[in-house]
Amino acid sequence: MSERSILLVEDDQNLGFVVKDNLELRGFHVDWARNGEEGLSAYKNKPYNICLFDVMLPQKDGFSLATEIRGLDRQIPILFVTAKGMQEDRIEGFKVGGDDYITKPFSMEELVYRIEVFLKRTSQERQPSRYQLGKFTFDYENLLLIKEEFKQNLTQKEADVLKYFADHTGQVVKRESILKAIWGEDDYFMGRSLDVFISKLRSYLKPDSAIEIANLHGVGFKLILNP
Amino acid sequence: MSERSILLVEDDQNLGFVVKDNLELRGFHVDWARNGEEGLSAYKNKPYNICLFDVMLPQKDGFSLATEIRGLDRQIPILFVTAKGMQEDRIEGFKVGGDDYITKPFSMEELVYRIEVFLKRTSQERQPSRYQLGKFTFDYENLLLIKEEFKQNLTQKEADVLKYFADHTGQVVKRESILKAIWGEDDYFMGRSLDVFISKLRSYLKPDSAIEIANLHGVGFKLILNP
DNA sequence: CAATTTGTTAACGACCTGTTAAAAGCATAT
DNA sequence: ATATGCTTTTAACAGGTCGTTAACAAATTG
Repeated sequence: MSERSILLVEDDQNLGFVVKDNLELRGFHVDWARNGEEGLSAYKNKPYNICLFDVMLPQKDGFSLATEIRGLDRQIPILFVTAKGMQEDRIEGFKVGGDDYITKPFSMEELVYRIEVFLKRTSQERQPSRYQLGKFTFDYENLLLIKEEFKQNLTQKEADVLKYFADHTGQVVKRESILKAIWGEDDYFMGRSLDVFISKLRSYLKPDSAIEIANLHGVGFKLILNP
Repeated sequence: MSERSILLVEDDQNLGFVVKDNLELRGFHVDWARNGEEGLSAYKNKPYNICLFDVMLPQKDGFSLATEIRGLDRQIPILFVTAKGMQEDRIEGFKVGGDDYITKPFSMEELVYRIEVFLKRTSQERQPSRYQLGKFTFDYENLLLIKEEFKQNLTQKEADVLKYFADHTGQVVKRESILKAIWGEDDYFMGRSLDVFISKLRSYLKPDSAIEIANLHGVGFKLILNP
């Protein structure tokens, strides 16, 4: 992933070309998908810093696509391209988690500015910290794992590990990745320590059989949320 | 002059942008000057509710600027942004009236909290700032913690700490956040001093078992009000 | 079946916290 | 100036917590 990579999903050939071309001129790396399906599989292939979705797309619209991508990464900032006159309420509903939108027609300067602001803001803003994990609500900031009446206090490190999984729900997470992200480096003992944490988290999550931290032997783990 | 207008003088492009953008997101009006001269002429142009000056500026530094602006308005509250490790005495010397300072690096939450407290303190419509904490009434202005017949006098700092908790009831408050908000910075001894205050506050609050200042090991504290 | 990886539990020890008391600051009155 | 009374910081020590490590059982792989 380059420093500033963008996933553009736009069905209009002309607008798509112009946007991609201009953003690349300004130093962004842009992958351009023509429809929602293509966008989703591109996203699964590699991560991006920001998504730029036209709301009006054939088949899978921008909002549906956004919902699915949110399932893969709760953090990723999404900038919607909307047509003028669209009902504000529908857009507002999507402004959760730092999403934003830009209305057609727009100038390149405007778009680039919005992207810059967006990237800066999201890079230093504390990310939303409530996760829904099956029947549990995981409140990272307050180190709480809540199921109905019952509150389980977490330690900082337990919360860090669980957050890492929650941010990568359904994805394979390599031991190495978690260790580097949370412990800072990766050696045998830290690996064993991680196993102790996984064990603890599993015991916390036991009350909901729909959640599972699955091991992939020799690789890492995967947080699975069954429907 | 809008209700909450801020003059920001900051030469660092990135920090300046981020601070301006974030404060605007939170409803402040921000004018951003890149150096002292620019700041001074902006100030002459229109009045502000609060000034936010980086101490280290090219040419005219934050203190000189402050001195000149004091010549125009002896009341205006000034919040200095200082680098860590700067000699306290130099800052102290410049702290006139209600001035204060914040040490880099700081989070937006910290900055906004400081500004809010600052504005509240200096604004005419001083709100009564009474809090209901279980069976206690906490009167911040008058430094009183009252339960039925019994009145406990608080010191200013005790009241500051308790107010910080009251403003964040039920939330995890990091040691670092309290220290930066109330002491100005965060070192080992200030941390221990905070512990002494917590201990004292706990003893004051003991008569009501529904209130608890809980410790989160290695993280901070949480004021819990049980129903 | 042997080698390696993972799951689980318990013990250790570093570090963090609670509490009390003494020292240092600080403002006011003497 | 010096004393006084109050607040805050520093010190000292007792306890507690949690991440790591160890130890062993169980699972996975080839």
